[in-house]
Amino acid sequence: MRDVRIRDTLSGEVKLLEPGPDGEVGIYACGPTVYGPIHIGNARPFVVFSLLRRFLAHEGYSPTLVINLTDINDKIYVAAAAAGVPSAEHAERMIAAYRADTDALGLGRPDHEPKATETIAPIVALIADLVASGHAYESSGDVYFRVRSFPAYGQLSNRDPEAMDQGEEAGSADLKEDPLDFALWKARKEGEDTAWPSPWGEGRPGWHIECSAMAEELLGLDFAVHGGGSDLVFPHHENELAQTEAARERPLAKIWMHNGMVQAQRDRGDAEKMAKSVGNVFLLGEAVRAHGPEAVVGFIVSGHYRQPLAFGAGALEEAEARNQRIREFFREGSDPPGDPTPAVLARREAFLDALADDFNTPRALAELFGLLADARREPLAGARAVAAELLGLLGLESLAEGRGDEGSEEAEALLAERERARGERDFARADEIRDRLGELGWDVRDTAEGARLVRRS
RNA sequence: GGCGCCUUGGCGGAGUGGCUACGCAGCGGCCUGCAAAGCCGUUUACACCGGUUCGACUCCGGUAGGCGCCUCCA
Repeated sequence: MRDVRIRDTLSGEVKLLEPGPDGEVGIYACGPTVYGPIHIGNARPFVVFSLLRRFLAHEGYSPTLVINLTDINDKIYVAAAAAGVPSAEHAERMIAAYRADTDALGLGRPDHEPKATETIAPIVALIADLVASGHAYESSGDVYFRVRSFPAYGQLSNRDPEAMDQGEEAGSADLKEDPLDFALWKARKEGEDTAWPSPWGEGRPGWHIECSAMAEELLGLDFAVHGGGSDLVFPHHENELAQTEAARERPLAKIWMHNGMVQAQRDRGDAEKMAKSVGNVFLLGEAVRAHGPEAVVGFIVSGHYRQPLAFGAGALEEAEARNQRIREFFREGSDPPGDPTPAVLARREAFLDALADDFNTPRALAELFGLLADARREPLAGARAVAAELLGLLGLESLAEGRGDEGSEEAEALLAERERARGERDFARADEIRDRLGELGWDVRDTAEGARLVRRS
């Protein structure tokens, strides 16, 4: 179990990840609001935190990954109305789509995927505690968090409350004591088809409180890592932190870990965040269908999680090309018998150290390619076994499995015919057959051991 | 306007006070009947201007450009 360090947004420092008594590491990452299908940008935290969990398990920790689903939200009401279905039904449809899209990545499911709609009781209880302790107040059926009652407000996003723009949510200005205050509970409004009872009347939870409640329900307080996209630092995580600490007088999480945005890139130096509101999205489901899950995962691990990642024309093709090089390694040759050589073990260590050092997947990937290059120059015991192990930590284990190169009867017959032609030095005929195989989806490789069919990627 | 981040070779993308990142693409060579795969080599990379230093792409200051958040947002 090596020490793992992660950059903490709150302190601005790279901090040692501190596991609980039995190596427990609670990780809570904010998932999507389920009003539409998710895009590549939304997939990034899913991939990053899923892989972080894998790595921690590999190192002997006992990680628990929670990725929530926000299924109560204004946008869901709007989208449901547009689709002409009840909002609960629309949310369920989008949850199904999200599960299908992320399942296709082949990274497994998080340990828990709580929904706001299934956490109402803890949410109401948490709000009640905040009201009782004076950190929140009721106003015409709404409940607001009293930001001024929490002096540390602004610490996560490094903002001075006094200097905030204090943008107003339409209609709530009159109900708040202070423009900074934000809603914990919203009274039911005209046209909203979901509502729950509460001490303040029928209504629904605000956005931020659900995460405070779900995280505490599943991971307790002061758990190891709370994460999500960097666009959530403010106000979402700032507010979560304030609510929980105000109510419990204990930290919510030890480390706040934020991934950078995927940027839609038109030209070099001309990029912007991929977002539905900008209309520059590339849907995850589309990407997986067109390029395969390995291309998407490979694209995401090609950059450090904290940096913006440029999604330009050809990004997925490049990831595929990179993956292809890895597949080739497993397709050709085999490891000599014996324990892994020192060179192989050194690459393995460097790979794992890179992940332990603020989860540096591109550095790890570079070590993996180094291992492959070493082993191609001269066969090294353990190279393939270790490479396969490391690929698993990047979510790319399928690259080690090869993909069926057994040709059909027709293809094998053509290959044999080509071999006869070559034997007779009838190369025109041989090349003709090779072209025919190409049309059938096969590449031909003439190796020292004879001609072989290889499935075209 | 406020806060934070960034600017690396054709492209993506790590990293370091002095030593090859890595990958993709291109080019040359080896191998091959020709290819493919692989190997070898390759295009004097670190926005600009100052400063610190024996030495800076790496530290400090400034300039220019870009990104994120400040409103729903992964």
